[in-house]
Amino acid sequence: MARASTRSDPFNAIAEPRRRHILELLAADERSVGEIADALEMGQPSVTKHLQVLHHVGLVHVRRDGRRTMYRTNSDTLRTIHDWSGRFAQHWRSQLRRIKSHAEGKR
Amino acid sequence: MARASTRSDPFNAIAEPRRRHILELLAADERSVGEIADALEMGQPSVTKHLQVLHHVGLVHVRRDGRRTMYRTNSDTLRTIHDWSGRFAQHWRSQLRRIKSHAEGKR
DNA sequence: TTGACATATTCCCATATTGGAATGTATAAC
DNA sequence: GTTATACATTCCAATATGGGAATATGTCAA
Repeated sequence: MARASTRSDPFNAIAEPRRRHILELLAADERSVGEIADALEMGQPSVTKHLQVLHHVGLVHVRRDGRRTMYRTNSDTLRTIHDWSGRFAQHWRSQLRRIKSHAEGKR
Repeated sequence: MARASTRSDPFNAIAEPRRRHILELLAADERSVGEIADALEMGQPSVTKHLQVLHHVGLVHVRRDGRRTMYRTNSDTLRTIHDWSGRFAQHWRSQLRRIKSHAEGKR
């Protein structure tokens, strides 16, 4: 058996380095498929496919603009990952006590 | 071409749900391979392989204890993931505020 | 309508991944 | 030494994955 589908799990979706790069790029600004392909030097079909994976798991927002499709990172879904990894933070606290401010809102 | 190796990238290592379960279990206490297999109802070879992946990327500590091998989560490496996902946190605060004011307005 | 442009989809290939069975190996118990 | 225990390793099958080429679809412009 293979791993849980990349299209249903945000953790799996960000396992691919290029998808993380896309998210990083889209965190700054909304961009079209072509702009992403240019910026990251990837083929267009490849970019489209990665964006679909990201969209399936809710990591990006999509918007149609004429014949272009604009994408933008949805940081809310990234919170799932941030929260999960934060559960192991017990030993960090001595170094970063101020992370507490995040924890307040979390639980 | 396929994805970057699961053995060199923490993001890829936690993409597998069972590996996350192992990390969650090992966050509480140090455990042997057999204990993990029992607790998560997995086969022993499978557990061993997952633990090796986790060890390669530094997500667990290992210790030999007689004929047993004890594993424990290394939360420091999880920080890589926590930090990365935290870079997208810009909008969480405003979102929280919105939810909060919305809840207040209801009363 | 025709043509150009932007993106999506399909098909194919090489590779990676996981789990299980069988087997190997190291350590402890007798 | 012999045996049992606890893991690790190897081999295998089924499936998932990403990229590129070719093609299809959709949208704007003239």
